[in-house]
Amino acid sequence: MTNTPIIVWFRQDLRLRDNPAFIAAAETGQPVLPIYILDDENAGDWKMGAASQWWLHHSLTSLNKNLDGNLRVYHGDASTIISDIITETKATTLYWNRCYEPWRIARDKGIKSSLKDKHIHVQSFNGSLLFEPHAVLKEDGTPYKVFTPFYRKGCLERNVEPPKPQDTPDAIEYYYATNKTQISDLKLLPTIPWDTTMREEWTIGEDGAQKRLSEFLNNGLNNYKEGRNHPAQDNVSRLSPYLHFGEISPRDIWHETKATMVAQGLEKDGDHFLSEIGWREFSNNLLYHFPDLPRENLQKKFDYFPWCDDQEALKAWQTGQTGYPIVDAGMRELWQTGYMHNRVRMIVGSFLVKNLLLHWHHGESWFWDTLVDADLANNSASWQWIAGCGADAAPYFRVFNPITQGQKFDKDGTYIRKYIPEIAALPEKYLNCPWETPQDILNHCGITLGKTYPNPIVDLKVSREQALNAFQSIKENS
DNA sequence: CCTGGAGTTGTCCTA
DNA sequence: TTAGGACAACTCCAG
Repeated sequence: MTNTPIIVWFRQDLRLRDNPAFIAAAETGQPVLPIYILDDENAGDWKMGAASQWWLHHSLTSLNKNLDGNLRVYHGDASTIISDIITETKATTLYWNRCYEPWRIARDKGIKSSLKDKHIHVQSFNGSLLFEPHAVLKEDGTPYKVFTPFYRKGCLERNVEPPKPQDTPDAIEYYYATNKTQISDLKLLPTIPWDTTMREEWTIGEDGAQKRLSEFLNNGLNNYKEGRNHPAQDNVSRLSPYLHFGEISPRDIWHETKATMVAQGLEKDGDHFLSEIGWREFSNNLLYHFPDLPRENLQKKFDYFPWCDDQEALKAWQTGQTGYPIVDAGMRELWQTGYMHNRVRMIVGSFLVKNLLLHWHHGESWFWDTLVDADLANNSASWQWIAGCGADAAPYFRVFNPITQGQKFDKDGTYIRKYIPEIAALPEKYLNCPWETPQDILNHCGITLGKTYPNPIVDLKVSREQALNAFQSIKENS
């Protein structure tokens, strides 16, 4: 029986370093059979979006390389596939790292119990979070709903530090099995080549993730607290897609950051960055304890909110044609790169929900399809936050003004000019409000508003008033 | 059980 | 020009 493999089921942990399930399997000395299953059947509404699929293709390719070509991939219902593999290989042991989306929790639970009946040893590990969501609770045993106490009391002041990352095991014996399905058979790549602009943007995979982390720590951490607000500056980590697919572990980030901030005297910036990792933990906690988070308003009174349903406005938002440059720049960055700077995410989110009065679900769905870092916990918690209906949400009267935000955080217009080339020639003064540009300057720049670049699709002042009234109305309803 | 302080990221108006 | 207060009220959390 020594020849039977130990199966390691890769999911959102596409790395070898600090991968608890993989490392534990390697340490048994049994031959390891690494597998990946594209399980669309159980995902329901949350089947991976197009940008995520694109990323996944390259991530699996990279993982397979690091596994010396031993990764076996499958497409279909995970439970059936795993049963088949067990029958075929006579494996008696299966390891994986836990995932926290409700549909995955339900599926994994089913698999675990049915395999247990067949006397298969199943063991799961924590590879994706600093702390287990069921372990971070208030004194009274209920989950936190406010970030600050969650992070301070629940994470920082707990008597255990996040575990130190484990190194990649050096000698691994793999179970030999031929690949019936190739990664390309999963059909994750786009049929029309919309990914040309995205390819240059990212180095996908575990090595790329490590490189990105060290580049960020060496160049971006200094002045992070302030610089992270400016989309044209290199002060954000851009680690979100790597974290989502598990190409790097949060524990790795945590301890590397600690070391750097101590060594370079960047306590303030480092602490702030760590708190962003804390937000990721918080979102996962919310999703774990409130599994309806992706669909239901956390604050029930928002069920009565009078949303608009202007499909044309939605289309303009999606395609970056609202006439508000900072909003359009963000939406185009998203389309071209699969990513959007955090500050700009808030601006476009506020605009969708509070100026266009469109339901946050529209934003959530669009982001789900177009972001390479689309993550159920982060995406739904953040949309609820900006819409004002979430846990610890932005107060209703906080409506971002896209003109002010642009002038404040893209002062010299670098970001706007990059993504909206058709107005790049405008002087800074008019870059955030092209419609105020004197006609002779417009002529000189070769811009015809309404043609070269759209006129604003809504009046900021009027729509803001509308939003405030709408919020007023649900207050009276509740 | 009661109580008091606090709560990611803004904007607008006024003096 | 700039700084400070209003914008609401409520829930959450810890002592």
